[in-house]
Amino acid sequence: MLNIVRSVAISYLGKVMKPVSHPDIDDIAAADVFAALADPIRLGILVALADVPEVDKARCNSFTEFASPSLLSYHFAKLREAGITRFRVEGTSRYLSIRREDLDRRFPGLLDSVLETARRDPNLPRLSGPLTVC
Amino acid sequence: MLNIVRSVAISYLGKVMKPVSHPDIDDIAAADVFAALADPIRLGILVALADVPEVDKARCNSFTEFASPSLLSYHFAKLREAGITRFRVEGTSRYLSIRREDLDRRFPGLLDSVLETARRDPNLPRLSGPLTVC
DNA sequence: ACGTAAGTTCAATGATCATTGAATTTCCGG
DNA sequence: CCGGAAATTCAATGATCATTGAACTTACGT
Repeated sequence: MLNIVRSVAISYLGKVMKPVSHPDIDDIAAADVFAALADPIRLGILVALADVPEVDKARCNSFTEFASPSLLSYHFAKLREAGITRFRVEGTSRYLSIRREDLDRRFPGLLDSVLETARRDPNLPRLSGPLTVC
Repeated sequence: MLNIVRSVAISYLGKVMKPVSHPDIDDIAAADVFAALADPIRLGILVALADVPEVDKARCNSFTEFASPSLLSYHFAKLREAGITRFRVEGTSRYLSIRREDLDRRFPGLLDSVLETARRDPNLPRLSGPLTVC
């Protein structure tokens, strides 16, 4: 019942804006960023994301080859809470992207060398095909 | 008894070379490096090490303000096992240094941006004075 | 040979982590 | 309104982690 009311209210606004909280990049400690990067699956996600030309267009669904939906959700949250990725909710889909500008300002040069480093690692999971954007 | 024999044998060689094993840098996965960096104490050690002009001259003892000897030993091992630092044993002292050349070859640009990132972090522990070299 | 300083090792602790599967929420299309 | 698709949440698991303090090793100086 309450759900119906809320659903109507949100629909009335025309756009669904689920409150997915993103931390202020200045509140992130260096150690927390490295902790978020200390996992092969998350590094694989990051590399795949970096290779998407269009920003904010990668659906979560694209990474099912890496892990189960439930586990992916866990890793997505880790990346988001470390200030590394951004989330956008649209309908039942979620789109994610790298917070490039924020990261470059707070940790200059880090993202690029991390990506370079990760790309060289043969042990990381990789998508079999190009990431379907849409 | 056996200890006496071994002690004599090593002393006879003139130099003490305790077998502190260092991993081949090519065996290190990217995620393992980031895991080693995901701790404020270890980042503090790394930054302090980077500021020492002479290589291989920083005594373990220098970091007692960061943690207890026992805990320091634990963190030193983490850094060493991730291929980030090098150890040299001389008498009862241990000297440590950053494996700069190795890291720069295997993970180009990473160390510098990590140091830059870590230096900006106000939450990291810092040595009260300059690191006594000798 | 003795005492001490420098570090390590070990066992124990509580905390956090990665993973799984089942249940749940949320939304879209018919 | 109903069924399915997308993704999250929750509880439970075993593993690893950071921290502590006590015991131990090793070497130096006297």
